Amino acid sequence: MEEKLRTLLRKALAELGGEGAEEEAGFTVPPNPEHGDLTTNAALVLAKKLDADPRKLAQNVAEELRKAPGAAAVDVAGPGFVNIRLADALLFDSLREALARGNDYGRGDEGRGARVQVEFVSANPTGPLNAVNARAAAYGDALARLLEFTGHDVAREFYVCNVGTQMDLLGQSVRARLAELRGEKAEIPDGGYRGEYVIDLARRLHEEGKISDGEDVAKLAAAAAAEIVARQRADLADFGVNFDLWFCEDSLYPADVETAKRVAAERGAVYEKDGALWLKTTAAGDDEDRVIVRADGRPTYFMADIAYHLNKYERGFAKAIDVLGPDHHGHVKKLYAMAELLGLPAGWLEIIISQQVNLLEGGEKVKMSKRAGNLVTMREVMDNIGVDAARFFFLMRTPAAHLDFDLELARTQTPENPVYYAQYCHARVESVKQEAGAETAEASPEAADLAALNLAEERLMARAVWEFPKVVASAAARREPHRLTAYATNLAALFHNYYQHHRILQAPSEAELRARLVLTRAVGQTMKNALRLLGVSAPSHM
RNA sequence: GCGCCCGUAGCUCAGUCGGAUAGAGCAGCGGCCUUCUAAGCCGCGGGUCGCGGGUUCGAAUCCUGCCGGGCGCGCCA
Repeated sequence: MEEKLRTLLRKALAELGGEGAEEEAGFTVPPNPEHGDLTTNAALVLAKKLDADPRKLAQNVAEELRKAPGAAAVDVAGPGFVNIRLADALLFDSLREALARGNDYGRGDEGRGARVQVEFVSANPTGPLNAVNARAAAYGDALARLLEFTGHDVAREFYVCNVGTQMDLLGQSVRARLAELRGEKAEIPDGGYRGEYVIDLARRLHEEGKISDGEDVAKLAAAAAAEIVARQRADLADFGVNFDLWFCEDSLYPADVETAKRVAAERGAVYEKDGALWLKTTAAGDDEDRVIVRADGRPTYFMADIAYHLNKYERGFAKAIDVLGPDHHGHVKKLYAMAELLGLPAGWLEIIISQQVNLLEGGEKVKMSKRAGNLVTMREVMDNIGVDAARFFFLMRTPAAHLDFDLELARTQTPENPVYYAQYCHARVESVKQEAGAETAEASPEAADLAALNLAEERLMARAVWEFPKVVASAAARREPHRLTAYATNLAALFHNYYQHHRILQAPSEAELRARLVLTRAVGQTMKNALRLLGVSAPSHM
């Protein structure tokens, strides 16, 4: 149907003399149903190019589009929009499709099996995950789910930075706590980790015989990091997020780092200055060149990053998406520059910053500090408001925006979380199905006469179900899962309204009853799919 | 100082890459449960889209200058 419309539009524009106008002008689903089911601003775009009257052009476009089968009405509106109202039957077909495809309804093949890697969270193995990590986890996982659902072959990866200064500090912190456990006086070093968890960690590692008092800092750090990573993995699993690979930075040494250094050198992207080796990132838009190997021969963190991305590329991913935390947005330029300098395909690397979370407690800002050890953990967030509510809450926002998270509000107003509104819709559908009995509920959608759906509310729901695949495709393409939370809320509103005003099972006729059941089940299925993409459960009872 | 992000209803946030009368949740006020789950529904009030210019048929959206908030700017990771 849409293909047909597109063809007609192209034809109309060509006849009107608008070369290439169809590139800018497509069909969108207008938010206001009064503006039809599909709309195009083609005439407005064309009017600009030709310096002509948009309403007049719109009339011509409309005339052409009226030839499309399935276009029940085509009108010119506003300054020159062409609004198309689709035949009801077309929308109702999507109800059958939703039931026929079930959990696959909305699935697309835009990715055509392309292998995509999504790297997210990637917290340092020096402590428990915090609220910012939780947001990144919810976002990265939902994005991965969206990409999978649109035909990509997705790998979720967590980069464990288990090399460098912070490992040393972790080791020293553990050693100090071990000394304290023996009753000795010990100092946590400057910049060390003072959180309670280090004490527990030291005690447990000691009791389990994994470390002994005399071991060196590096070994203490490694043992501690292993424990911390295991804990992070368990927390994430409880949050519904599972990674395909936990990639440890130390595994890049020495082979991958040497390879990266060689590749950079071969491409003439490095030079020596002050005894150090520099990458010419300014040649690719960065503000200054970056050191990759220090004068004493030790590679920098950035060097490891280069090796890591080259490693990703060599593993055959068609695209790598890095979801980075707010403290990394200073790295974006040099990472893009690095990708260009190493000759990685344009667009291969995509960086998304998952912004910070301002924690509030009853309106008061909570200062988080790893040193003080008073950070709000992901575990606390989960325990306070639950996994579904937390994930939905984080996914309601665009990743780029900072967001305020009031713990007290979250605790006291948990039932107000919009996630329950959407879940309740699904539960009500299940309730209706159950009440209708297996026989009626399983009545074949093919046999039902959906033309019996003659209420405006019913058409609106069918329209929403019909729109779902488009929403999925757009959310995936734009890397914006929050479009789905908005969609779910909207679909729930339509259903709740319908449910309240019309007794679904007390339909005036048998035909209407069957049609309503098909509609209701299709709404339930669509809601379930939307929630699943967000990583939120779809309960049958609430 | 430089860079990135953000200023939209009392609060938290959307706003489909420049479109139609700027939306939702929460909070406030007033209604609705002998009937498929009231975690719901209906109604009301609430906005100079931070401020000023500019671009054009048309700007919350693009450009520019301010104001305000956050973060980042090591041969740390």
